[in-house]
This record gives sequence, C-alpha cells and structure tokens, in this order.
Amino acid sequence: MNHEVAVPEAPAESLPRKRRQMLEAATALFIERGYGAVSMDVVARAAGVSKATLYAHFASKDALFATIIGEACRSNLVAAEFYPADVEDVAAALTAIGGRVLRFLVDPQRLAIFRVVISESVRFPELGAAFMENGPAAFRDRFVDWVATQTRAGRLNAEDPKLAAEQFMALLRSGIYLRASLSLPPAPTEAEIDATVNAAVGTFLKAFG
Amino acid sequence: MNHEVAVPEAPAESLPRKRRQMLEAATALFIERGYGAVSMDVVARAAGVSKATLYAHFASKDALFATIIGEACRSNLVAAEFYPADVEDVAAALTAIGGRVLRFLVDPQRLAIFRVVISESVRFPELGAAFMENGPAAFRDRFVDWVATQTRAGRLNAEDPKLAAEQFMALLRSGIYLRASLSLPPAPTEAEIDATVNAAVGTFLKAFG
DNA sequence: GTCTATAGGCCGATAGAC
DNA sequence: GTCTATCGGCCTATAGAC
Repeated sequence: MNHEVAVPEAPAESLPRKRRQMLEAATALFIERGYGAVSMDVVARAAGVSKATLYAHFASKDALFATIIGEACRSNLVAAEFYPADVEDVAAALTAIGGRVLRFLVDPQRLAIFRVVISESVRFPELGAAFMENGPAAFRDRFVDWVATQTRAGRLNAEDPKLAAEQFMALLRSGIYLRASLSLPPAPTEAEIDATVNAAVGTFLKAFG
Repeated sequence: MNHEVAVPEAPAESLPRKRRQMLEAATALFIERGYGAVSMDVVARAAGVSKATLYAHFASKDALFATIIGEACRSNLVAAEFYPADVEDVAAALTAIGGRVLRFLVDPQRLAIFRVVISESVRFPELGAAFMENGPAAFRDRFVDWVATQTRAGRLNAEDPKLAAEQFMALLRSGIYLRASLSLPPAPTEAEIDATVNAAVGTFLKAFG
C-alpha cells in the first residue's frame, strides 16, 4: 500500500460525467463509513461504472481516498463578510461568529469528516495536515486578524490575539461538541448550541473584553 | 455483524495465561491500528495462540473489540487526592490539575484510544458511551465538585460549576491538542503543555476567579 | 475509455482431531 | 481447551475484448 499520496490543492472544474459520478459516490461513502468499510466494488456500483473504470481514473484506493477526503476538508468559514471590522456591539459580533462556527462544527456531515480524518491521520499524514490547513487553521488565521483589529479599535483587549482566538474556538467546543463527536444521542439542540455560544462569548469577554 | 456488544463493567482478575495473552495482544493492536486494520489472524499470532482458541474465548471480532476498547477507556484522573478541598493558592491548584489532565490527554496511547473510539463510535454506539462515562464525564463530575467546593469557600466564583468545569476542560484542549489528535508533528513539548495550561488557568480565573 | 471476467490473497469463522 | 486445516466470501487490482 502506498501512503505517499498527495492531497490536491484545488477542486477540479467541469469534470467529465463519469468522473464526477465516481467522485460524488466515493465522497459520500468514505465520509459516511470511513476508509476500511468502503470497498472499490461498492464505490463502482454506487457510481454506476465498472471497477476497471474506477481504476482507470484513480491509481489505487489510497489515492482515491486521499483525493476525496482532502477535498472535503475545505470549509467556507473564512469568507471576509463574516468578520466586519466595524462593529457596534462586539458581544453580538462574537455571538454571530461563534454561532456560525459551532453550527458548522456539529453538522453531521462535518462530524463525519472529522471522524474519518482523525482516524486515518496516522496512516495518511497529509490528510491531517490538509484538514488542519483548510479547516481550523484557515478559520483561526482569519479570526486572529479580526481579534487584533478589534483590540486596536479598543473593543477587545487581547494581548496575544492568536491565543485569544484559539481559546475562543476551544470554548465553543466545550460541552456538546465532544458528545456529538462521539455519536452520542441526543443530537445538540438549537437551544444547546445557543447556550454554548453565549457561555463561550461570556467567558471570552471576561478574559479579553 | 452483531453490533449489540456490551462493554464490560469491570476488569477481570487473575485471568488464565492464554486469555491474558490474547487480551494484551489485541489491546495493543486495536489501539495502534484501529478496528478495520486488525485481523483475527494477526491477533492470534501476536498472542501466540490459534485463531480457534481466540474464537473459543470471544464470540466474534466485534465482541473482542468492544471488550477491549471499552476497558481501555478507563482513566485514572478521578483519584480523590488530586482535588484537595483546602488549597492555599487556587491558581496553583488549577495549574496542577490542568497539567495532569492535559499531559494525560496528549499521551500518544490516549490519543490513539481517542482516535479509535471516535471513528468506531458510529458502528459501536456503546463504545462512545463507555468512553464518555469512564473518561471525560468521570473527570468532569469530580472536577465540578471541586469547583463548587472552591466557590463555597470563596476562592472561586462559579455560578454554574458544571459550565465552568466544562469550559476549563475545553480551554485545556485549545491549540496543541487538536494538532496532536490529528497526528501532526511536532509532538507537543513540555513548554507548550505548560504554556497551554497556564493560559487556560489565566482565562478561567479571569472569568471565574 | 469502458466493459466483463478473473486472478490471487486475506478475511471472519468453523469442523474435527486430540 | 487447544490445535491444524479449511470453507466460502469479499477484497484490491488487472488482463483482454470492444
């Protein structure tokens, strides 16, 4: 088995029909069941192609897996409009950002991706790196800038914006997130999510407000 | 495949020699490689027994896995002597507790158990429950009591001790823990661990001191 | 490029001797 | 209880026709 499989840098565009079918089927299956529980037979059947066709496009199961999960690690939490420099109420802004992030984190599909990445990161080191780079680190870098901006504007007081940003992200993961990660019912309710975000904002502002 | 496999409540004592060999070999293998990557042939060979003997003791691979990982989820972080009621310096006490917890969390073997549990929790729901109950929840319950005690003594000011305890645990997992969970080098250094604990204690005390 | 068919191996689990 | 030997199935990957 060859584990030196690169994770592609950017998503492909306007793929041929069959290739798109294979990627979509494999993405759903790998995210739902993980690496070991998905066979190339099942991927091929779900995509409506033969196994030989699958192997014509992807050199191995490893390559297919790394391609797909690496792509699935990308998030949409870094769009600039989520982090306005001028805010009237910093608590409300933090609550909005935190709510967006935590709802993203506890989304069942995102949790499934997280489970797959964390469990295969030992065998596919580039997977953990791609996840970190495109997910948590990308968000953190954007959020660090926002915290620094608010500190310069006198609305926050974070000596070390990077530390403050990491701690805010950590506070969002308190309580319900671990339970959701471990697939434990009940699923987080909207009320729980809001309460967790509000508590995180409260503690963050006592420390850095 | 039968997924309704119970996780045992207590560790067995004075096991027959071969049974102990099987349990030890299987524990190491499952923790290191996960469920899918370990075969019963390999377990039997590592334990120095035949596969038939393995199946004489454990009804299926599922049963063996649930037995072993459920047992491995137990932690030793709840011993009463770690949480003295009378403390001179609450910051120092928090730092001691936090250091113990975070060093426990980033220990390579514990991280490996966490990876296995989180990835198999979908297929083995009782595994996630056993992990939560014997690990994070057991520690949290003990720590909640300590926070409540310190609040009554006037050394902390936590209106909601459970929330405060959850947030302290979350703050400990900020920064280095996610990186370590994803198997990303470099491994956390002692200095990083201490800095993370100190930062968690600082933020916690600003909010609840 | 895409198919059918299959090679070759490892899997979980069991039969039967002792 | 423990062993050797093996079953039937599914796995990754490929050969060869079109």
